Amino acid sequence: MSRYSAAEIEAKWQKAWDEAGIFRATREPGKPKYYVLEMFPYPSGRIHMGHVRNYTMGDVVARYKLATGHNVLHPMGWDAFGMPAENAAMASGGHPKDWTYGNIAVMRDQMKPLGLSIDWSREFATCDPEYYGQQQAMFLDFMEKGLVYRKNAIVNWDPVDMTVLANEQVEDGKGWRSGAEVERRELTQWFFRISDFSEDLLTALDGLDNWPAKVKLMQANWIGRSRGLQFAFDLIDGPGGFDGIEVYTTRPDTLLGASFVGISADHPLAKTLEANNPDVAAFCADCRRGGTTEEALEKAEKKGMDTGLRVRHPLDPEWDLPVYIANFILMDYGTGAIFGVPAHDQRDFDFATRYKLPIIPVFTPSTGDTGPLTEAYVPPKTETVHYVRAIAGDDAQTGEAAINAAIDHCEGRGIGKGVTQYRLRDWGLSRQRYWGCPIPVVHCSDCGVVPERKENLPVELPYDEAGQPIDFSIPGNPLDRHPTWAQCPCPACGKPARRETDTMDTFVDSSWYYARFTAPHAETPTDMAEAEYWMNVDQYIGGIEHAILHLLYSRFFARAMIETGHLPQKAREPFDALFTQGMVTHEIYQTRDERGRPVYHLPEEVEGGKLKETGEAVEVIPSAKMSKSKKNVVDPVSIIDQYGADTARWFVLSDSPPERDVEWTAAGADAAFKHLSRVYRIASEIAAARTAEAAAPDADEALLREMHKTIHDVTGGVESFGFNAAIARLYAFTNTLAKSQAGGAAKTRAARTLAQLMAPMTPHFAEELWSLLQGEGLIANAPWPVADEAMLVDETITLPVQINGKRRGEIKVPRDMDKAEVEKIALSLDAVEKALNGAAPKKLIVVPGRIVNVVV
RNA sequence: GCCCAAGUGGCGGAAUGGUAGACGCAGGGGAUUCAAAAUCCCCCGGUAGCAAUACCGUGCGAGUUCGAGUCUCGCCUUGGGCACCA
Repeated sequence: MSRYSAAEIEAKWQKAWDEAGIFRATREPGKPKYYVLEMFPYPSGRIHMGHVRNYTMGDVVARYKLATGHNVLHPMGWDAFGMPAENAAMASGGHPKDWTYGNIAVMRDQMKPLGLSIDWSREFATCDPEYYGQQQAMFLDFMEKGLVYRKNAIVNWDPVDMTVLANEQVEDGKGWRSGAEVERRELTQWFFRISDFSEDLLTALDGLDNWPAKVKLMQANWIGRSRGLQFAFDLIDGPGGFDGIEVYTTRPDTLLGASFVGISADHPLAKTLEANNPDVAAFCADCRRGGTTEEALEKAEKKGMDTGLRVRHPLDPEWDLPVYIANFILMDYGTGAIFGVPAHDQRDFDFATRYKLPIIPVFTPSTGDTGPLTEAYVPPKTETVHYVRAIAGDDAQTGEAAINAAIDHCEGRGIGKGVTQYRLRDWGLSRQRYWGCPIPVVHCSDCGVVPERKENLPVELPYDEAGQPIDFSIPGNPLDRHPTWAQCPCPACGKPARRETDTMDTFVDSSWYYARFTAPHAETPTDMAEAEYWMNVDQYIGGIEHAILHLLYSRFFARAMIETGHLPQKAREPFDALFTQGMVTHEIYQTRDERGRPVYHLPEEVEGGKLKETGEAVEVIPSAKMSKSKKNVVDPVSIIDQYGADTARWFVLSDSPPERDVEWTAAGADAAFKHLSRVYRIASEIAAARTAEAAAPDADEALLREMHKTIHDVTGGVESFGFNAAIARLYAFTNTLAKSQAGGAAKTRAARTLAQLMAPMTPHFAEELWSLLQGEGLIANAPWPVADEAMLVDETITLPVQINGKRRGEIKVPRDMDKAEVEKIALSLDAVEKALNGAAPKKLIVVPGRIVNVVV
């Protein structure tokens, strides 16, 4: 009997699938379709275990759906634009294009041995001109529909490298290469009008029944709908052109607790003051230092500067308030101006304490507890509090009620109006970088901003400059400094003009690739007939880190594509079901050098807690996301060499629930391999002894009952992403099969079923068993086994008996015995009689088929 | 700082509000073997006990319930996201 040899088996069956062309997706009207998509990878150069996990999960779904009679679309492509390619070119020369396509070739070669059921004929990379040219065509359509516009926005500016920095290139407020203090600068940039869809993107979340609740919640919070009051404070002796400051507040009920007005350093009023006052200018410049992330702004020390200006309180003309420029107010939110209520906002409290401003309570706890405030009092809006300075409404009311009353009151007195606001900002898509999709517009001195003509698309990225490959070691945007690329005739008047040199955010590329996969080589962005058939994505799988941006942008794009005629109405929510999988983690092995700094070691360099080479003991740091810098990485390629793809697939599915992180361990991988070997051995024995004598009939019956239960549980597990539980069930069934005294026919049937249930997870292995057991055709084409309902229920069941909620015994009863009968048997148990001691039970609970509880 | 999630044996984890710890790993004992590898069998949350068994036990503290790992509230710890990383 031969042993399980993954290398032989896997190559053989991949070839067989290829030749049979079973993963090639073609439209078959009438057959139910199923579109399964995993988030496509960035071509970093090597696949990692996270990819193995992600694509294996998708493959399980795809193969299961194939077996249940669906026409499956399971494509793969590359999210190929982005900064790493440019960084690589800067660091070690070469060209982003060569780097990227080289990486794609390597990764494709590494991915294919995994045996994924992918239709490779649909593969594309977002950096293919064929793809980004269609993206440009769509951009022009979006422009025509008014879905795109230009405005000023703030970027991270490195004053030494003279370049715009990405957030990740800002470390502690300094540029990653130059180390210079980063400044915030304004540039004119392109925006998608995603905020026009705020309400729709929010309310449509309710219909996404097969999305994780937490993703929907995160998106809802991100969109951030709020109801509030917008009104103006009158300025007393303001500079020319300014007679008021428009503010937005979600807490108008606290207006009588206002003690200052704050404006952003980028507020028009601040800019006017700055022009005439060097101190203000210095303070504003200070506010503009540091990164642009929300986190950086929130964590920065809260600072303000008194402008000397005063505003009048709208409810009391005698009352005036100071106006501060403050570094924590964002021009992008609301109106770029706020009023501060120190008694009921911690940030305002800190600010008021620092600048010795009054702290005026508006409400106090309804418990009457009114000591002096040492911190802001911020109860939930749903809590009833006692208003001591109410604008409107009762003295005792909830914040919610008070807010509504305050809005009504102010509107009635002509002070501003109630408005619904969204936190969601428009999507800035301009990037001052080379390796992205060029924005297809032209700047003409006569005509202004003019869209490029569609027949001139794609606007391709230049490969050379002045006959030489582009030099990426020079700071700045290569498109901007290119001697000829930007020169072009104006599409409107024909005079010499200049191309836009900004490229698109890579999130644009990934916002519609799912639609392109339905017709990857169409000469328009999509082919409506194909999109109509294949959309929507039935199951989308990817990392939780994309919960907000990528998924929100994709939802916006689907809507915009419908408006521009590139997708059918039904694709408004493009992903019917979403699954977010966890990461693959590994322990970190660390020693220290002579100066006490950590030195990391690869897992293969360590054995038994010691370095193989020197015997030095390593410190083991608990599992963390695999990362090159910590060296806690396991290379899928070497795992496949060692054990085969099926072992790797089996392990990443078996060890943890898919939505959680899985820790890669050598012992676990070893165990997975041993298990496959064991199943192979068991199946071989069964195949060799097929004519064995018939066994006792109840042994056959018991095995087949167990088989049907396993079919039921595994099917349920696969459908609900309970892969680890499904695999546990398969382990248990393997144990049953190994010990079974059933006859050859029953065992063969059970073993074939086992192979089928394993097929989505370990497809090559399952094909081999199938052929060993003389199954018909390819297991990949075999219909999924169906559990016989009658075999799932046992005639006799065991009921636990509790006394006061604690298990004290059990009884065996027929499945459908009636309640009274069960009660009688339960009460006659020794333990129960002893506990009752002659008395009647206080209460007797019988949950049919589940439990008996006696309360004494 | 803000938003979100997760915490169960030595470890990964299982458990429609109904027998906590399925299944796997590690560990211990045994069989087989000249020996080893491989394989097979048994044990395996803690405390007490020869045992039957009893008590404790799902991050911590309260609560709802006949019954809570599961529901509610408050805390602690860890992880993810925060708009130019993908």
